[in-house]
Amino acid sequence: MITLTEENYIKTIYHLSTNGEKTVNTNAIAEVMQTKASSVTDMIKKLSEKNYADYKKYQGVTLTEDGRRVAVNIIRKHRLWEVFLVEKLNFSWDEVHEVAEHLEHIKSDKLVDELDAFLEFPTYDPHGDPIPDKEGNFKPLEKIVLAKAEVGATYKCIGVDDTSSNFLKYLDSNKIALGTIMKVLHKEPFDHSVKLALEHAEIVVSYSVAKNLYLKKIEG
Amino acid sequence: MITLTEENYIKTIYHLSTNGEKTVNTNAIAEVMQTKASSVTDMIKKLSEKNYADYKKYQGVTLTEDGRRVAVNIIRKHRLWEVFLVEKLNFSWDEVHEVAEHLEHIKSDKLVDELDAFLEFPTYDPHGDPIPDKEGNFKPLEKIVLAKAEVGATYKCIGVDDTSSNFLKYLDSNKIALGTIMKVLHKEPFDHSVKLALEHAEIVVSYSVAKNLYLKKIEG
DNA sequence: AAATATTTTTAGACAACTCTAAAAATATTT
DNA sequence: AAATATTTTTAGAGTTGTCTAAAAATATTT
Ligand SMILES: [Mn+2]
Ligand SMILES: [Mn+2]
Ligand SMILES: [Mn+2]
Ligand SMILES: [Mn+2]
Repeated sequence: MITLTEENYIKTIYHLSTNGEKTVNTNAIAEVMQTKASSVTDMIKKLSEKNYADYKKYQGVTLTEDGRRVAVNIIRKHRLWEVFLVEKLNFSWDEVHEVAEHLEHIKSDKLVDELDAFLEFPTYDPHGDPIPDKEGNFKPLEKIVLAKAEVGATYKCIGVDDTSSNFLKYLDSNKIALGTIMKVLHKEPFDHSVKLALEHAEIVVSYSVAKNLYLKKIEG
Repeated sequence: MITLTEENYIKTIYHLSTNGEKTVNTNAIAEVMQTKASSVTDMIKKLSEKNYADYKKYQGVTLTEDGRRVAVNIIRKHRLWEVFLVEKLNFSWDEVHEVAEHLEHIKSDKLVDELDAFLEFPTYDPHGDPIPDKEGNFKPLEKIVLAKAEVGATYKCIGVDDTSSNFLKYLDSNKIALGTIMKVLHKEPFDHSVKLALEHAEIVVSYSVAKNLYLKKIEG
């Protein structure tokens, strides 16, 4: 039996290690999970005993194959529920994360597979992140961050890095959403701000914003 | 903050007391919750301290107004999720209970209200039980149990008492589902079994079955 | 009304997860 | 390479919810 808390730790380790490979250190986990390093150490030991993680004292953790399997499955569920909330229940993309954080722990293979089918097997969630299939396979997106986009080229918004409510609300108020088309007009060397042409307006966004917006090149 | 375990106890007390009024004794709760009487005593004390229940040592519990409010809200969520699973995700009525037992604890008013709207405000769940509205109001069904139905009259199946997987599978295999129309042909005085005319067959069901099937009179 | 049986509560302990404070290991500076 | 700073682990304790065994209260029989 795997507990809800163990699942959350495994997912965090997976995210911090960019695919479960890189070793992750205690403090990083503690910060993301809003807990103390000593609690993390305890849990890492437990995950190690249960064979979800490899751990050597003072050397950080990596996930085992089992651990990665668990992580990908939770991420699959999290992202499917996010699609459900946005497409069927009128949630906006800044409202889904917290609820999905709980729904992702419901254990029923039939539930997940039927939900997947009901949503017509979506491949990306409302934040542009890929949804693993039943076997855990997914292609990582060829995301380009706005800060590194080329002047003169045209892009489509396909995701965000920061999924905080504040950032997503900022995007909404500037008429930027998933799928929004934008042309990069100018990159200011002084403060790295970026001038963009949207469909009905030209706007300037700060470097903080440019670092957090993911795009896919369309032309240029 | 109310915990998942507290919610399950409150719901159990509510169900055992037929609307939260009648006092419920420790052993009854322990049996339903698959736990020991001593654990129940501990929890009852806690619910009492938190003002969800009224409790006098050795005298059983009742729910307070607050406790009833919590219970009805969980039941609302449980039954809405059951409708979702059956109507949208191809679950059969014997598969929904276990999953709904977990989904009922997800805390998000927006989620519940949007789900309610998405399902077009259903008033009964797949087992024929009424779904409380946002304010907690619902009319108890005018259920007639098959064992007390009249010979010669015609009824529609609107629910079951026993929701065990075994019983629901038995009904499925005999082509009895919610909405099935049946005429009572004969009640055998010797063993209280009942002979029924369904659409395409005549069948005899035992007293155990007749006690667990709820009907609504259509004619006769 | 006393004896007996049943129900309920208390006492003490355990598992999961958390915390603070202190010790140990590792990393960085000088 | 020693001193200092940072990170990580251990030790000990608290909370929630559970258990067993024993004591106390209530209910049933005689
Ligand atoms: Mn979670
Ligand atoms: Mn997402
Ligand atoms: Mn439940
Ligand atoms: Mn039901």
